[in-house]
Amino acid sequence: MRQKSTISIKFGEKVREVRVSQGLSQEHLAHIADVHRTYIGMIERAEKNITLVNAEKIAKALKVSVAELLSNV
Amino acid sequence: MRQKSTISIKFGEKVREVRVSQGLSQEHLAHIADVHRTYIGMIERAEKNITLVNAEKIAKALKVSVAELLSNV
DNA sequence: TGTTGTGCTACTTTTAGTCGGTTGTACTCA
DNA sequence: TGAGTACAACCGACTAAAAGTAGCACAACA
Repeated sequence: MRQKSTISIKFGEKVREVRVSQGLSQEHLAHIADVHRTYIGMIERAEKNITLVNAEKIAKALKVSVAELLSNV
Repeated sequence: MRQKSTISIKFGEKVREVRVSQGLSQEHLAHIADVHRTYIGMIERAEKNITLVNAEKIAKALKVSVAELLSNV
């Protein structure tokens, strides 16, 4: 990813918002979603253009839908 | 991608549904979305786990939102 | 002073995504 | 009947990028 895309930024912001609102650390969320610790940070900072499958993993761990995490895009 | 994921199947189905309803061929949609000809077919057949950025490209070409393409998941 | 949470960089492995071509089907028209 | 056209599935082979991991820095705080 050479450049941050709008959709990744929006997605990352939303993930952080929901995560924090649920009192979860990045590390804890990573554990629930079964992805690596630093990966969550990268997503929140929009450093990764993630795939649908991983977006769904995060969404499920946060108990929301992927559509919801993209709703404000 | 070793195995088709539910989210990819749902997304692919929705893309095909919207594309056909607009009377577009895969090739035409590919051109509008600026992706490769064979790629649209792969997405519709859920053979690829696409990224957010490309999901957005397709959505824009179909004049719908990404959330909409995932709404029934 | 040790623990927790996060940022950041660097790296390897895996997969997304591109490309050019072929094949099969269905439809149309001479 | 058969040539011509349009669409989509499928095929390797390739390049670019994401997935996934590890290590260190730093700040806040008990």
